[in-house]
Amino acid sequence: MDDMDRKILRVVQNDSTASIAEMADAVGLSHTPFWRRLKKLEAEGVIRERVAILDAEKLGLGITVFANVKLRQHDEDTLEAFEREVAEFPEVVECFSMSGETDYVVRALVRSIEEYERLLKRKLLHLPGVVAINSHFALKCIKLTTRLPV
Amino acid sequence: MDDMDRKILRVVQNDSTASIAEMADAVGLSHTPFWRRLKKLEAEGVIRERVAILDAEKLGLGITVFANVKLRQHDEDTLEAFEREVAEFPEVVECFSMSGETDYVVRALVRSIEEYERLLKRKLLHLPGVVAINSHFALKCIKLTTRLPV
DNA sequence: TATGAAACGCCATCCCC
DNA sequence: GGGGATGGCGTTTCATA
Repeated sequence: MDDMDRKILRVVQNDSTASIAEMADAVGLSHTPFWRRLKKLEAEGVIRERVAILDAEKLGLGITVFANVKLRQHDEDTLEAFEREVAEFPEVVECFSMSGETDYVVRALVRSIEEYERLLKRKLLHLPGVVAINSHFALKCIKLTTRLPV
Repeated sequence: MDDMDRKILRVVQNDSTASIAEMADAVGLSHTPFWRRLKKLEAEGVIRERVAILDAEKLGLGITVFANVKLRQHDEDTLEAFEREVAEFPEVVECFSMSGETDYVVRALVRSIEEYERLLKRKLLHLPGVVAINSHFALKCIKLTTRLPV
């Protein structure tokens, strides 16, 4: 993982539609060594996947909600069950266990407030161990990127 | 935007390395009409971009922080300046303006707690209008996906 | 107007230097 | 790390209903 590898990562995380030849001379390498390094980074798992990023707004998913989840009990089994189940909701795009007051932060994408109410009341609140959920609605997305600072 | 388009979107947001032919018969279409629909979805901006997703851990970016930001004043100029500047930090991968107590939620990726301290004290706290920042560290990533529920 | 088939040209991939 | 060859695929055009 030298400077050239980092250069390559910056290029591919910006746009993976470009051809090998284009990306190669963007980083100042001929196509073969560039390709070899790329494959190595993929094999090592530094490059996890290549995906298309969709526009949530254009798909009608206009509402972003942050849900702060508190659990009643913190035994291994409850945590494991909660984590497994919360990850399965397609509306949940992000979930972290946290230090501090709230046990989990969940970011969910829904079409409307009513849809969130259903998600919350019928699903999230029934997840293993959940005692309380504090929901906050996003007013506006300032930044949301998949680009990591390499 | 019919069911077939949604099928296509599900496929490309899962893995954009597959060939047109593979994806086409994954959705039950021959490659030409698949290709045309794909181009249309790109032109409409429903498909925003195609990128490589990197592994933050493997790049040493092991610390995820959620920073809840409160502003002193909420005039147009202050908001606009804050939003423009916060988006420029490469460590900030996510920022939403919020309803409720906190004005902005920021998710940042750093290599260490010390690095976060520097980011917080030297940069975030000096952003336009900021009066207080409440930081919470993620203990574990349960889910983090770019796949939208289509 | 939407689909299927075929041809062309480029690019990812592999071999060797 | 670089250059060359090749097989396959994306792209385009034509044909079809």
